[in-house]
Amino acid sequence: MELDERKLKILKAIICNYLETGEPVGSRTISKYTDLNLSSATIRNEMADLEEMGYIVQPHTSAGRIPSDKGYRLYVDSMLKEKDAEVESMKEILLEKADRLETLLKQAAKLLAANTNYTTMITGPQYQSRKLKLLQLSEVDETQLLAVIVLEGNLIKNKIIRLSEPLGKETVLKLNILLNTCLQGLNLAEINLPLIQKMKEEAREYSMVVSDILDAISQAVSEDDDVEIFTSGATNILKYPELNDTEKASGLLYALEEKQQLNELMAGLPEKEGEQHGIQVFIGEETPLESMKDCAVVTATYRIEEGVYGKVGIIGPKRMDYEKVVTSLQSLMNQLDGIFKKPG
Amino acid sequence: MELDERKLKILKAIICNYLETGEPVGSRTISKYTDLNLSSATIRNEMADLEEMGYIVQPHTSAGRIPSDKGYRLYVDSMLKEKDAEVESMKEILLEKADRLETLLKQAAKLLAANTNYTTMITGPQYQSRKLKLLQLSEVDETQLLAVIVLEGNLIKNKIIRLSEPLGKETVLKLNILLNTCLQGLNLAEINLPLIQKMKEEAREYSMVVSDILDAISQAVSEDDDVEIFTSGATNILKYPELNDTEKASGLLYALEEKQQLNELMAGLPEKEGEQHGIQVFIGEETPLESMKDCAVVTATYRIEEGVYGKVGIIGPKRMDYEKVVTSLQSLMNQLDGIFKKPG
DNA sequence: TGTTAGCACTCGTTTCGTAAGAGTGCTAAC
DNA sequence: GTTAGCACTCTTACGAAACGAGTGCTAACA
Repeated sequence: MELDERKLKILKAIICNYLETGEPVGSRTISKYTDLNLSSATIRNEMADLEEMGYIVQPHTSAGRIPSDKGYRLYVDSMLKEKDAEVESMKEILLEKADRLETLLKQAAKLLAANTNYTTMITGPQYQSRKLKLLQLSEVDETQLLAVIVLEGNLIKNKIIRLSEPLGKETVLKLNILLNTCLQGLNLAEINLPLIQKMKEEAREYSMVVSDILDAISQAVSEDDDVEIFTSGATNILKYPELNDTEKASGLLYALEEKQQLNELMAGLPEKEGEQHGIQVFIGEETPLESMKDCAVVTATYRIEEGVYGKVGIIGPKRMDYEKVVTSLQSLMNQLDGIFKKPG
Repeated sequence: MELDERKLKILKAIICNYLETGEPVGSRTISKYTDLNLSSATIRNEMADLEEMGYIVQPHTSAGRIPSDKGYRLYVDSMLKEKDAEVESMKEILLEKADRLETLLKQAAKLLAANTNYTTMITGPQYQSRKLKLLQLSEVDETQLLAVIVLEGNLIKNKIIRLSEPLGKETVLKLNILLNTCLQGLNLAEINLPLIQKMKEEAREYSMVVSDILDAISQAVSEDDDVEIFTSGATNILKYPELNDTEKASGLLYALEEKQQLNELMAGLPEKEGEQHGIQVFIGEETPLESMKDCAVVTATYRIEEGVYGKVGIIGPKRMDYEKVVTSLQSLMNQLDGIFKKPG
């Protein structure tokens, strides 16, 4: 059977209506709702076809139809095609007070959640390929050394290193110079064994400390990778009756609180190149997480530069307002791109 | 009417039973449950008295009784008296990886939530009276200065300061020395106008920068005060049927997510001196937050030193296991106290 | 006088059957 | 190919009845 013009129109009408109401939609509704001027009986026939083709399903006999995952998919795909250019900008609250990446990301998540009424999540950029911009050691007291690590994009990490014996101001100064001359401009992958050897040699009796410091750096740079994810609007999911059921909501909220799963989800996404910030839509079973199998997830990628990127995701009911979500995401992506490119 | 021995025993039996089951408890249950060897009829008479006195209520005629807020209060008070000494230590996972306060607090909240099966929240210590331990300026690039501020208790803050013109290594070094000699060991309140004037004079042509830096310090130290609160186990509240209702849960979860209200709640608590880490229990309407009026909240205070303290709170159903909660809290408090006293 | 057995009564909960309503599928007519 | 009509299905709402848990009261008992 073929999906002709009319069937498509009816399908879209069904989906649109369902997006609004959340109720199964019947033939009579469509008969009036569209400008096709067809009777409900005709619609019924077409609907039977659409069901056979798998685009819609009946929750039970004698209920209206609701879109299947396949139906949503078709709708989303056709919509994404249309949504190429038209992107109006979100309010520019983002730039205010955004000198810490963390704050920026939190604000972005919040803004997006407030804007869409869904749940949002956003990950910090992947660090692996960030370059070291500055390394600063300071003696806090006799037994503690503070390492401040500044990465490209003004990402600041702190790490306390415990000393077995005091170093003295001069040594700290020397180490600072040594470390900065050797490491500045490199990313984690570029700090290799030969380099480390060379540094240890130069540090002489302090080679142990150098080891400790390098450990601290790699820890500081990578340790938080599994918690650098911010969510907002978690309670929004309770607004949608189809998700507002203890079991489902509980699982989802738990996932949102724990973040571990989210991270795997986000990490698992490919860095999709592309026109539209790699916007991807997962519907129902397509979703990588069990707890989201009654939801839809829309993700996008923002990028800072080659190989440095982060993800933004929106979680909502399957009947989410895809159009709005995509537009909002694109707008946010553009802004983030802009911000990251500005101050560097 | 007087609350004699027997009435008290019956009341406690009612509360204990209700804590376990969450169901209204009837006279027959008590008659068997206790070792009083009284018939259900006698119990009924006593229960009628207890109800008249306001310690228990009937959700509806011909249902068992449940404790009123007043009943819980009595129970909690009498329990707190008993719980003076016996505190066994919680697992000492806390010390691991705890070189950042944030991590420590998050872990504490998590641990406590996992331990009690309730929702927990914990605030960072109040900063106002923390002393400056170290101040470190570094030039990130020509237009940006990084200020790292280390406060007592190894609390590290970063702040980027934008420069109108480059300073040069030497100047930065000078400023570093100036700032540290002037400010080290002081707390925010002690940085007063005369001192600032003196510093500006010494800094000569860079007095503007000094201003900016001082601003940055006071910002960095105080800005996050309203978000430094960590929660864990939010979804635990869904485990208790009496809270598992969309309206109630939604309000609570929202409060937990937004944190603003929590902060006000925690901030509003007096710094209660005392034996038991100032453990306070709020039951039902006593709770300062509307969204928690069907809950009980137990809070405690940990202290770092005179005037520097933070709060921990546990939120659960009114029928929470107060005994366990109090014990867990005390144990955690002891640990936190210990940790803060150790490394200084 | 305090305790207890017994009983009528209340009220929430469960169960069941019925009725209403929405929507379908099929058939026959246009 | 389209439509009107109708029988059928299935969910939901509603109410009555049965049930059960628990109470309050009274009268009897130690």
